[in-house]
Amino acid sequence: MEAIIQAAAQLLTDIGFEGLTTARVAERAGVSVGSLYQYFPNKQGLAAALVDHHAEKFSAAFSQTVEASGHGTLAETVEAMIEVAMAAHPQDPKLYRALNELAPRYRAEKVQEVGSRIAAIIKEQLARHRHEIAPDLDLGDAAALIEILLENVIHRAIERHPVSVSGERAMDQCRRMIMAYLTSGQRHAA
Amino acid sequence: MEAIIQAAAQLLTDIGFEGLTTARVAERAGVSVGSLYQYFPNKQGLAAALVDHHAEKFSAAFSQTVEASGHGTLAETVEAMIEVAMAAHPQDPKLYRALNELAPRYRAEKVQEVGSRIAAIIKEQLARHRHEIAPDLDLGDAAALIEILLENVIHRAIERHPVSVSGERAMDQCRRMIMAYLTSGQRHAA
Amino acid sequence: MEAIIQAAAQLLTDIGFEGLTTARVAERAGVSVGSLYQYFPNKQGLAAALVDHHAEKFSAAFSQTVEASGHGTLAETVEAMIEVAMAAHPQDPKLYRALNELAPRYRAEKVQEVGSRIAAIIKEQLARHRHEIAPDLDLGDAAALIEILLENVIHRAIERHPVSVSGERAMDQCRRMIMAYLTSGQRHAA
Amino acid sequence: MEAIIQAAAQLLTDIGFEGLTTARVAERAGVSVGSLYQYFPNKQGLAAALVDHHAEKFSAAFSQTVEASGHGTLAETVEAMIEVAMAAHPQDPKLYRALNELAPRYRAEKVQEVGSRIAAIIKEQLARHRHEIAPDLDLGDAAALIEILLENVIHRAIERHPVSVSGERAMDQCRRMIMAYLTSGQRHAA
DNA sequence: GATGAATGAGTTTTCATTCAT
DNA sequence: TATGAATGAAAACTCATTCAT
Repeated sequence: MEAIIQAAAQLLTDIGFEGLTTARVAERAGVSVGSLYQYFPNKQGLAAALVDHHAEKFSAAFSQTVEASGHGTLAETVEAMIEVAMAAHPQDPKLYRALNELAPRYRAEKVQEVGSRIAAIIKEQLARHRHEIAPDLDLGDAAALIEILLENVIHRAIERHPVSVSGERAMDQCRRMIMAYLTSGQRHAA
Repeated sequence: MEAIIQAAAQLLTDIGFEGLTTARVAERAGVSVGSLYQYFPNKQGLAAALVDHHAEKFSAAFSQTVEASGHGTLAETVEAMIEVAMAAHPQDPKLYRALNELAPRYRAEKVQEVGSRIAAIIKEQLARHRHEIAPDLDLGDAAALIEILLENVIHRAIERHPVSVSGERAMDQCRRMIMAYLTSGQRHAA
Repeated sequence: MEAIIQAAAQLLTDIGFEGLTTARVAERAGVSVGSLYQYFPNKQGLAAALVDHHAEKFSAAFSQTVEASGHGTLAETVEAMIEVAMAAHPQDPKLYRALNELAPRYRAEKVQEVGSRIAAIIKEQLARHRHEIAPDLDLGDAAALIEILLENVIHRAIERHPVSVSGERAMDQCRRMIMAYLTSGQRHAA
Repeated sequence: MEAIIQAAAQLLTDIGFEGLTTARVAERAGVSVGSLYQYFPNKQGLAAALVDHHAEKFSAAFSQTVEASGHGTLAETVEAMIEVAMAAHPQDPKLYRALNELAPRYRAEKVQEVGSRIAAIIKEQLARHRHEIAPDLDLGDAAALIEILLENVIHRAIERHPVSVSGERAMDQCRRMIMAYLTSGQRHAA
């Protein structure tokens, strides 16, 4: 039931993972607990479905937008990736936080899978600009690093962590770091 | 009681946070539940103490080693920071994961505080090499970004996430990214 | 659940309030603890329901009988009130005692409310015989005093307190006191 | 230890019987729990001592004052008894309430004993005025009834029960009832 | 004697899950 | 298929009491 997942997400936003009980989810969804168990094998299953739902949502948004906007220069592509990554995350910090609590616990593989997907998309984009990128740079490594950076700069921003460069500046710095990394030669190796 | 924290860490490693009950911690520590509650106000308090313990351990290791090794070039300093960050994390993935589950839930402020501390240390080191760094780069922003990158590249490595550049290569890339970022000029701005 | 209240009353009679645990009540009622908590918010709620149950029972018995038998002389009416007050109390001293322990703790308002109700009924009866009562006597004051006297003479009788006039004599004296009070003039004022 | 009983009484006043733990009593008394158990066999013993302490205090105050002031008329004697009964009760409603919770639970016999003592004193006083009292009245019965009335009118007043005649009026009515009872002949018998 | 850390049985309460209707 | 009352294992936490120092 779609409604059940919606209800779970709402409750996650409203009261967090602590108070998320099957009874409350069912009530909010307007069905009985019994019905909930008709659609999900157990609470873990519900949590997994919820994580999957949002992971897919993010993944789809990211891939669509990045692929759609993929015609400009390398700089423009990087810019686009940063923007869509920001936009595609749940903007409500409470929901974001709760999902981050759920995800590694109930759906570690999914998290990895989506991470891989995002990295693959980034790699594809980088490949389209191979000539602008330092030739000795492995695109897989680069994509991985960029994915990590993107995800976690955004994480900090959403959590309003004091150690973060906020808003616009954060994105500027992020872009700068990525561009410098992609275009610099080997000269800095130890 | 030191023994209780040790027991809690052990259980965290062995069975994860799910099964962490006050009774089990007390049993493992060889004391009674009552004694546990004599030293910690409640379960949260125990979790917080556990998080603090490891956070302090990491923070101390990082600051000591970085400050001790602070005499070389910028590249050497960055190298040192990467190495110590890697070395100072709990190497057991299970314990690492469990602490990462506990930390934001029971000790969000501590997490932020330690993050700030690490960033401050990084900034100090960067300041010592101001002349080697692009003059238009804000050192605070740079330190924040480096801290995020370091923490999460290591996170991925410990979690054996497929989207990560493992071991040596990861560190190479990380260093490359940081060095490129620090030494490149503005030319890449959009 | 009616059965749960019955079980609680039984346990109160058998083992007193000290050993009254939710688990035991549930067991005695033949249901699970979970069911108990489906019907009562917590232990206090159960205690309150129990007190209310008996308070209402007493209140109803008193008001019905007194109002039904309200046709005789003042002396007969007083007689009736004494008799019904005696008859309507829980006759098992253990239950009576336990309820008296519970009532002020968990349902002070209810106790007062029922007291007020009884007093109001008494006042009504007195009003019906206004001409037989000393004209300078405030009927509200008189009803209050009579209610206190009735309740506590019965209390002593049930508790088998040595300072009490037992059984028939107690009632005789009680009636005598009430009648003397109601019909005497002011002459005794200090 | 006198200090322990004082501490228990204070805690009873401050936080009620619910939160009265041996540890808190010991702390408030400035001794260790161990010492508490040196002077009292267990918690019940402490409670019993506390009840006894206050019961004796009341009993002594009542008997002394009544016996001291026993020279006037019957009306004056009754007046004196009412006054001293009021004055000798713990005036803090919280302490009064808490003691009333403790007394029947831990010291039923003491309660009865003190009741008997008070009744005996009253009877003695009545005997001194035998000629003013209806000759067919049993002085034991009369003392018992008066004791009940006194105790519970005061009880209501302290509890601020709505069914009570407050302050001065309460005492006036009480006196009137007692005097009417003592001096009226049999004529009111049913 | 005095101390107070240690004990652990016992309480209340929650909540995922089942199953008769 | 949907319901939701019933279940009961499990958890957190308390506190009277002991006893080694």
